[in-house]
Amino acid sequence: MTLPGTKQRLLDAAERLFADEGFHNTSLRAITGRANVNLAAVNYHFGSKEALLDAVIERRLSPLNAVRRENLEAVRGEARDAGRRPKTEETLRAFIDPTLRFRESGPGAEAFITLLGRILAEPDASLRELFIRRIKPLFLLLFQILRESLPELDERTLFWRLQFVLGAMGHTMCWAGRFGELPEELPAPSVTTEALVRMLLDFLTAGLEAPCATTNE
Amino acid sequence: MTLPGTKQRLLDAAERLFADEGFHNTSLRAITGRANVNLAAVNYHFGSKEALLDAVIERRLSPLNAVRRENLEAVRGEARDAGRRPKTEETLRAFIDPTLRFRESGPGAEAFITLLGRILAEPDASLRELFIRRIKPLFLLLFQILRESLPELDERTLFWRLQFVLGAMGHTMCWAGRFGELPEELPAPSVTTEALVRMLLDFLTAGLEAPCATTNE
DNA sequence: GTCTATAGATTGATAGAC
DNA sequence: GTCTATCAATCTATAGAC
Repeated sequence: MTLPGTKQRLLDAAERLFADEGFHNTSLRAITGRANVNLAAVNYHFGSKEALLDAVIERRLSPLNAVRRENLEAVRGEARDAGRRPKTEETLRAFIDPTLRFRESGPGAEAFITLLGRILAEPDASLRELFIRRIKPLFLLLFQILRESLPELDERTLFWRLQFVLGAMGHTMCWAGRFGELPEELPAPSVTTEALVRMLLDFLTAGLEAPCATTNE
Repeated sequence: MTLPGTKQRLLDAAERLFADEGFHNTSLRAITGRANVNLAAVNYHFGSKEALLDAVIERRLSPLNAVRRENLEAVRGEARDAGRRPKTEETLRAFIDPTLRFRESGPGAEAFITLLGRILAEPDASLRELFIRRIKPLFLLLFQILRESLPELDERTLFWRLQFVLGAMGHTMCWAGRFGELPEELPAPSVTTEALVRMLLDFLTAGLEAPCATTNE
């Protein structure tokens, strides 16, 4: 059990600041200041500010994706063994549950989940790419399994419905820990992760399984 | 029919650049350059960069919100006159249809819709506030009508489901015109606004009307 | 209203001593 | 690996001539 080294302290500080203030609105000085580290350390250890963001993403996304992949493969495997189609809800849960629970996996993890939620809407294409590159294979796997779950949906409809799923999820990831920043006249929306997952699954499963208007072209 | 003046050219240029590159990643020089206007014009006409963003939002959000409000009031009024509850789908359509169609209302309008979609996930709280302040009354109206539509949902569940709706919508607004930037191995997702609205309504109506797990606390 | 010129602060990145 | 010092570029904002 050693104290966190310079590299890890930089990752922690950057993770928090990128999530709270945004990449372009966070200076290297703010990061190194929060990390109690010399200004030059970022470029020494990571090479550039953007490479630091990449490392922030890599550090936590890699294990998170491993769990999600395992879960998805398990759902597919069990369905195959039983000679049935994977259920929409268990497919979704395999993906969503570890994601939202990840917030509780330690300090900084909630900041990371917020960061992920926000990067989906990131205007700077080169920053978005850092994330897309690392998530695309998993996204394709999810798409593939959902296609098995919902063979009556045409591909384009499924594609867009999956986008709706990602949008709802990303928004939730941005805001799960941050009420009441927004609402005053609204019901106190504090909620356990358990209940949030339940609500998301109910909503998204129903949306994905909704009857489809005749394929329009 | 006059040529667009300095002020309007600045709004047009800023709208596009804020949507494409992000607020903090867009310099006043980039804006005035694109607008073919002197650097000092921004501060003369608007006072600051942030006030320029505010004006960009105000210009188009004001009429868009007026239409959405009118539609929502009409849905509520018709339901009351007929002595029934407003239907979830027509409530959603009153809000969503004008929003997505707004993209086609002129050059720059698609950039604006992208900008709106992105600002939901904006990390900089003071920028988010510019938008929240202008959307909150409409959001409360939507919440209120949906509560009439779905009286069997507890308030907290409805609140979160409405967040899921906003997330899916915002994500769609970000990406509606931008495929295929993302996908290569995926079905060409080009789609008419008509079909997109149809798909969103099918998905979100089913999600909102999904049976609710017993109220958990 | 539009321009030039520039103040004044901050940025990401690097060179070189230790 | 860590530090100081600094470069060169960029930024928002403003003063003042026209």
